[in-house]
Amino acid sequence: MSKKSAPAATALAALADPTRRQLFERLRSGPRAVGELARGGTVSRPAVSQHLAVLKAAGLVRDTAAGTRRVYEIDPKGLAAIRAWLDDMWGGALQNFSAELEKDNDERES
Amino acid sequence: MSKKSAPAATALAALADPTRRQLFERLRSGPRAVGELARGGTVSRPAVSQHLAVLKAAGLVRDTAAGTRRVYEIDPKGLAAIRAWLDDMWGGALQNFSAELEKDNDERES
DNA sequence: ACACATGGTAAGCATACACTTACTGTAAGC
DNA sequence: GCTTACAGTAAGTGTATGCTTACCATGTGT
Repeated sequence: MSKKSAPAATALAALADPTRRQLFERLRSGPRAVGELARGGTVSRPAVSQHLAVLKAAGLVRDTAAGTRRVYEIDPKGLAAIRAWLDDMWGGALQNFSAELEKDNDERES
Repeated sequence: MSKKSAPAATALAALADPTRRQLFERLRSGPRAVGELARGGTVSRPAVSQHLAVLKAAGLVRDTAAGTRRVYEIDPKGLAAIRAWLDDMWGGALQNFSAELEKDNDERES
């Protein structure tokens, strides 16, 4: 399924931005409202909204309406997409790397 | 060694670019010279060089001089950095998600 | 119903960055 | 030694995008 890389690409691009990553990591502590996220962050509230929209489009977060607040939480779907892609890459990397293992031995714990 | 997230950030940013990802994925087939990579790609040779430099800085590829050719191969180090970061995120995501598992069960794959 | 709070959207700006065409350096082949 | 091939670097350009301020929509509490 070559179409599997597409969501991974979106998720990768989404997490490439430092602010977005920071936002995402903050959601690890649990669901948060937009204002709550903007309060402790370094950028304005609209910026947070835009970033959350990108993360949502990438399947990395999920939003729930709670009155006038909008609560965002981590959605494992996007993370799973990245993980699948990474595992695929990892296989190829090992295949390629196994031939070099004997001659190259940088700091690497077994 | 507490700056483990930094390499992950670089690697994430490097792989966020489609061309760079394409380049990286092409290296799964094995080590390739720059001209070889540019030959089948969509961008010019200098662009490939620049992208390879970024990938190298991110610890994702490794280069070896072979006469006038410069052969690039996948370096698992960058991939490992991403994987470590991902695993960390995954733990948090699961922790957050476990409470929601029962009520959420949508899949709109077709 | 009115006022306040919360958050998404619009428009605009400023920087970053992916790509190109030249140029330079270096190693192989004659 | 000279020419040819291969690759990295410089300089410049166009577009994408992250951020801001202003505005609009929705929901809640009195």
